Amino acid sequence: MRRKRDAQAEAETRKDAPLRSDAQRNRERILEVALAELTRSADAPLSAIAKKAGVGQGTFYRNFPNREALVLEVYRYEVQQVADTAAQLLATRAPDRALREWMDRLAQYAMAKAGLADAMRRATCSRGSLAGLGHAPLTSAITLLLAANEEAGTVRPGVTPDDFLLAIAGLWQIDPHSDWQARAARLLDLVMDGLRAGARQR
Amino acid sequence: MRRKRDAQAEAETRKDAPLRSDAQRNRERILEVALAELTRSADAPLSAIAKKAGVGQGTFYRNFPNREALVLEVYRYEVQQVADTAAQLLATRAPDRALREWMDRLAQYAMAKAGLADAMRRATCSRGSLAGLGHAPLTSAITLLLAANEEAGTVRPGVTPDDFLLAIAGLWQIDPHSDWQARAARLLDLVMDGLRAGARQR
DNA sequence: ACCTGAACACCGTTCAAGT
DNA sequence: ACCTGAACACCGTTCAAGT
Repeated sequence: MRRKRDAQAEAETRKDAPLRSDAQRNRERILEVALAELTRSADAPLSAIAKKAGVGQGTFYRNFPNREALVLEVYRYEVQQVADTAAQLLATRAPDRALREWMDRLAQYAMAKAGLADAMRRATCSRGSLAGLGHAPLTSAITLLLAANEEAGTVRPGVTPDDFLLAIAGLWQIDPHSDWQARAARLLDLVMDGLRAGARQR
Repeated sequence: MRRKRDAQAEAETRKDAPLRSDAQRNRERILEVALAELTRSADAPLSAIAKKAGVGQGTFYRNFPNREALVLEVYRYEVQQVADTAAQLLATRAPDRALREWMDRLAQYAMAKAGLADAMRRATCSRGSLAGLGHAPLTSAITLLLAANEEAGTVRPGVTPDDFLLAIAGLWQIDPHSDWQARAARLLDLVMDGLRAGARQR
């Protein structure tokens, strides 16, 4: 008896249960449209996204129970793309060059997807530190970069990914219009100096 | 003729035109309630604020044409309070101690008014860099602090208030629950190190 | 000159009815 | 099992009617 109920519960919450192919297509279309719309405007109406994706409201809510869930999924996927470039940079450059170039790419990303980042902040800010969840994919990339630099003596020991993320938080506050390149560069220079302070190598 | 029209236009847009005393009271009550409600929850309904302040919807909108206007006014007043403490700190401490303690106070403020800060971000993020407007009162305080430190050789020359604000942007991203004290301290230490790098005195 | 509150528009979310 | 779209709830904003 107990077994049967457990099995049922498991089947119900199974994330990788195969979706019917039309459902699968719907989900992908929603994500695709959502990326475009949210990037353009952080407060794009969900109803507009559903309509552009060619699905009913109900279908939309079947896939994403609320705005937060949708934004989180879109955001995480995009952030993952940037995170994945860290390993490649580390393989082809000196650790401190790799770190700095990775940050530049992150800045470029933050500017290109400013609308999406705003949507992320708004969807999550209300419920405490859910913002952290969006950055989760970045953490392992940052860990990699920091470890390499620490070993090379170009960053002081003991800096955590959390420290790093807080230090570069200003990136997401820069207006994508105006001269964001200069402002971002000055911020990142300052952060690099802060990270270097107290390192072996000077 | 021309004169008359100009005079009329001036009178209409005059900011310091004396308000009728009941209107004045209404405005103050709205601000008072808004501070309390927005601090508690960033998305407090405006209608609830109007009701708690004991005014009709129309009166509310006569004073604040939209959510943004209200949030901006509340936020700026509160931020001003912190900004004003900079001069006093500079008069009683060494420049670098004053700078650091001022940042600590800013952190305390950011945590206490986290809801208000969220409201500010949401109201402004949509329209580009309006966020800058909210921080305007901080700029002069920061200019003062940076100048004193530059002269004392404890901060490298050329750092602008904008650089500084971007560097500490992480403060507003820290969750007021959990151990914000530790996280804020680590961030501010890092920023101080970054500011010191390249200064005369080491 | 200023206030009130009903009315309107818009958006997120739900749900009964379909296939 | 999944979809649709009308219906509902909620909130921001406006405006005709009052004092």
